[in-house]
Amino acid sequence: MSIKIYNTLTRQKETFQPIEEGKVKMYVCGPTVYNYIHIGNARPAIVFDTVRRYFEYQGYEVEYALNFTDVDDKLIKAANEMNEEVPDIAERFIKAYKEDVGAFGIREAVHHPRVTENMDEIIEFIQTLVDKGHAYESGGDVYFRTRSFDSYGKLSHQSIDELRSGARIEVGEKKEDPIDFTLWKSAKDNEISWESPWSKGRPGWHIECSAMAKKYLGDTIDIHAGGQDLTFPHHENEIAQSEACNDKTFANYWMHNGYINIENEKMSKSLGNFVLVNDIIKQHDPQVIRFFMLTVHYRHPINFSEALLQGAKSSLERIKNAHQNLEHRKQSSTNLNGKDEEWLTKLEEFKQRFMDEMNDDFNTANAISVLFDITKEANVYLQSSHTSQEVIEAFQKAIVDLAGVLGVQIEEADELLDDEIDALIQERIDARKNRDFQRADEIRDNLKERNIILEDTPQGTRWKRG
RNA sequence: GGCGGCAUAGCCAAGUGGUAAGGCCGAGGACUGCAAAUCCUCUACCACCGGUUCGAAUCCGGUUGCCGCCUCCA
Repeated sequence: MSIKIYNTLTRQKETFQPIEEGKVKMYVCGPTVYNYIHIGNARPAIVFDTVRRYFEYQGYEVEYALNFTDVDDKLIKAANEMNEEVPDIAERFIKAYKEDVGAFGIREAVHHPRVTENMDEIIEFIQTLVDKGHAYESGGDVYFRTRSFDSYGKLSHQSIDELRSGARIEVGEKKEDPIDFTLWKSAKDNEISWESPWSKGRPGWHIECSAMAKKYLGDTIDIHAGGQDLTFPHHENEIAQSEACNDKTFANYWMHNGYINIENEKMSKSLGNFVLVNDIIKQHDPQVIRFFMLTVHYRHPINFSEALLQGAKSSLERIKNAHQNLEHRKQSSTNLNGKDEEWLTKLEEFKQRFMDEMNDDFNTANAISVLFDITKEANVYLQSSHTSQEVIEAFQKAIVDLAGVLGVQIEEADELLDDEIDALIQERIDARKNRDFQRADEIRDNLKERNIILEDTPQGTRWKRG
């Protein structure tokens, strides 16, 4: 059984072959930390965290790197506007990033390299390119000589000449060719800067990832990932730099996630429809948002709207309900009997289907549909008069484990009920026995206002949080 | 202009040659004191026009519409 990945480089699904047996070296382009992240930034974070989790579920060790770009033009601009220092802003938004992303259950990367902490490696990288004739210094800046890299354009499937017509030279740039791009940028007055052989300055936008991927993961990595928009120019340029520098394939598989629209419109500043993660998680359970993101294939565009989120919430609740239904039935369950074996076999088949779907380029939408099938079967099982503890627990484990592969948490921390609430529930049970339904309903309504939902079942009354 | 993507039920969304997964919403039924949860039942001329094929949502050609990248961007 193998995992197939759609590789942007070849434009087809390929069977994943790790460089090193049992290991995945994965680099994901992280945020430029000059602001709070928006929901569009959250998609690659969620998607590739899920990819990582699945590889681990399949027994791989994943060396996952996600960088923080903590110095660049946008940060300098933000620093000027906020009248703060670049490092302070970077620090603040790295912290904010980790908090936002943590709410979605995204795990910390193995490496979180920052540009400013890898300046020596970046400068060394550029120097190698200069030495090899792939880059040149010009008035304190250093540019990559794009034409010196033969296969430039192989990722975005464009020829240099086609790209060149769209390229342009900014005022003050001293390029040999419009398609050349910046590796090192000399600082203007008072800008944050580092010493280098060419000038006091800072790295260009693309070089950091090449240098840091090399340092932390090696010359050739298994998977390089990011948002679709990074394909060109960012990843194209990374390939050029890295392969020109190392004379080796930079990454074997390139993965790109699709965009997010807001209420059917592109998220943009001019439309004023930017959705910040920090805001949205105050209105919606982050787990619902994560689940929602995974109901669509990662390469497809996804629309983000209030109604869709509500739908996702209901969907996820169905799975959670099943888990609770199972939990509630545990105590009245007995030992395994003959027919139960069939259910256990069925569960194994579901797990296999789940894996088959994930193996097919991480088809989380279909994997989730398997989760619903398990949910359905669990509820059907609970209809039978006799249930076994073993089967119930197997159902629960399947639901929790597979949802867990998607990073979705099904079990919620159970808080103990207050004595007072406990007493009310007991009072209602007594009232119902006495057929005092008015009082019973009163108690139920009362508890509902406190977000405690009561459900009467053949096995007795149970409750859950709303 | 170059490169690419998408068009499937009221909504969301899989499916890439054998006569349409799943979810949400809605309707009816069962269960319940009533609810809730759950179960059962019901809802698709797969954008359009040609072609290939025994057979196409799926392949090929064309048409229409929407979108992305080519400039900072997840």
